[in-house]
Amino acid sequence: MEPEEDPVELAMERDWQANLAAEEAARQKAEDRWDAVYLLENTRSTVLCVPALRAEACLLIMVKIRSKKFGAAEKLKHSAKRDRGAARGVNKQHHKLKLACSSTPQQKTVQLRDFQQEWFFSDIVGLTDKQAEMMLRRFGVLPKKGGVLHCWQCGERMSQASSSTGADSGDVKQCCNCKVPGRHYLQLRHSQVAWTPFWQGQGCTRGYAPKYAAFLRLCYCLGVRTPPDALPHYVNDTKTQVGRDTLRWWVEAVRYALAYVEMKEQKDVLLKADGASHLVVRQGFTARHAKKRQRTKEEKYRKKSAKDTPKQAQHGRVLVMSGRFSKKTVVRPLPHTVQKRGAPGGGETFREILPLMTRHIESDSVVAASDSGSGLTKAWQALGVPAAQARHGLDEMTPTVSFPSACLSSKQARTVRKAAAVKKKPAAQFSPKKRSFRIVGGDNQCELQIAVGKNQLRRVNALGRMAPRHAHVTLLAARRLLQNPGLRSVLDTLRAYREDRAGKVGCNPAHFADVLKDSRWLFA
DNA sequence: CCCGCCAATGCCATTTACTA
DNA sequence: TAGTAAATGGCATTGGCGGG
Repeated sequence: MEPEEDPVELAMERDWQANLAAEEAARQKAEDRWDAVYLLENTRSTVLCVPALRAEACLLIMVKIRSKKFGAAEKLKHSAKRDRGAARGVNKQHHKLKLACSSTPQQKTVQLRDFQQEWFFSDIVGLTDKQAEMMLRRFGVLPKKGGVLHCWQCGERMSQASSSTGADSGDVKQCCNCKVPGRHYLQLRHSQVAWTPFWQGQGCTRGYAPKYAAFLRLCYCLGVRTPPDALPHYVNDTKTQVGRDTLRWWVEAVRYALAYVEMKEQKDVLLKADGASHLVVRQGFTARHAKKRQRTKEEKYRKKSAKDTPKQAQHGRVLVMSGRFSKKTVVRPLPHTVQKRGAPGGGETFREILPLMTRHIESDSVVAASDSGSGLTKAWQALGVPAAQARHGLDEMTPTVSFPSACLSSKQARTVRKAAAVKKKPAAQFSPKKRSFRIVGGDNQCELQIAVGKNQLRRVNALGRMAPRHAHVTLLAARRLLQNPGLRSVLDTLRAYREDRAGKVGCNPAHFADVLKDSRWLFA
């Protein structure tokens, strides 16, 4: 199969290549570290403690014993013999310290079964298209009638166009500044529904009226996290049949809006006077499929040119930053990377991480507990934050790390004192003379955040199936729906998205919910 | 828009390989 | 030989693609 010579794809490919080249040097320097990262990627850690204590232990310190696994296990066997007894002993000792990852209770999301909505599904089902349209308009998903639109190229106010294209052009606006080749002025058809999911495709061309009622039902279903394959059964009725493609597109559009708002809301989150934990997550594969892919792709590549080493793209990488005390979490997407197939998971580079960290972390008041990895290490050093890093390659997963108190800035010291002052489960402990203190290393808070995200994705059957270009959007959308379920939330999100983007310079209506063409907000 | 096709992938159950 | 880790079989879903 020949790869498509699509310009967008080519651009992406170029990006990957550039990224690969940039990371190659760093990777070779720290090759041994990647083994550890690889372990993280391919291993399921189990919570190992006395069953009765399990819940409590999870709260105190996650004690994790890594199970022996394929691939990486051999290496350990040859070099360092693993000693589970010892690891367990250390873990027990740590447990006795009663140090906690955080001193605040877990932040709980509303359980769906306890979640009260303003409407029941039956209320929504009864609505006609007209009523649904009114409702959508009331909640701002559709713009107010007769609203003012601005040109997305020059920002100039758009005016009503004289009908030129045909009978259905009563709703055409045009910008008198901007010219389009082959046409006089830049025109916007169906301006009433521009920057909504109803504009794209043939949703409102060919004389089709938008199926507002069906869309509303869809929003309700998505709001309660219905798996996509069940959607047609709720969205369709005898009169209205929404096609597979339309449904796909709607779901995509709603998720896109959800992700956009999620990103927007966490843009200004600043973790201060906090413990922060960090993690970079990548999408993994089942070992078997990875192998199978390797074979088939190799064959494919060989036909083309022998020197092509198979490459594995990594999609959906995110940097998770989470406050241990404030429980605020920031999930920032990272661009895709490419690497040799079968190579250990690539590392995150210092360059791509630092800007995100500086943005979300008040470095002089934060003490970090982070994932290991050279990029992260370097970033912490650059920020001047003491970081207790997890050691994922070892059986002993929750090291407590000691620091001299002298390395703290005054604000950081205050943070640590605050954390240590908690009676029951302090997150930090000072030595008797207060010369040093210790905290729990690792990134359990972040791993938790990832886990809940993954659970949501699994629930809607999206885990690992995400189209590469949707990987980030789907994850963010799932996180948002977890925290803000319900129809109202979905509608508000759609409104927020439209109000934010409609008529804004640079927001081409044709690029609505198209990640390839409009993804600046994702990485900005 | 609608439809059929297909590669990619997750997950469960079962089989095979390996080690003490 | 028994117990466990890894591999495999089988099934189901998703999303891209091309034609009508």
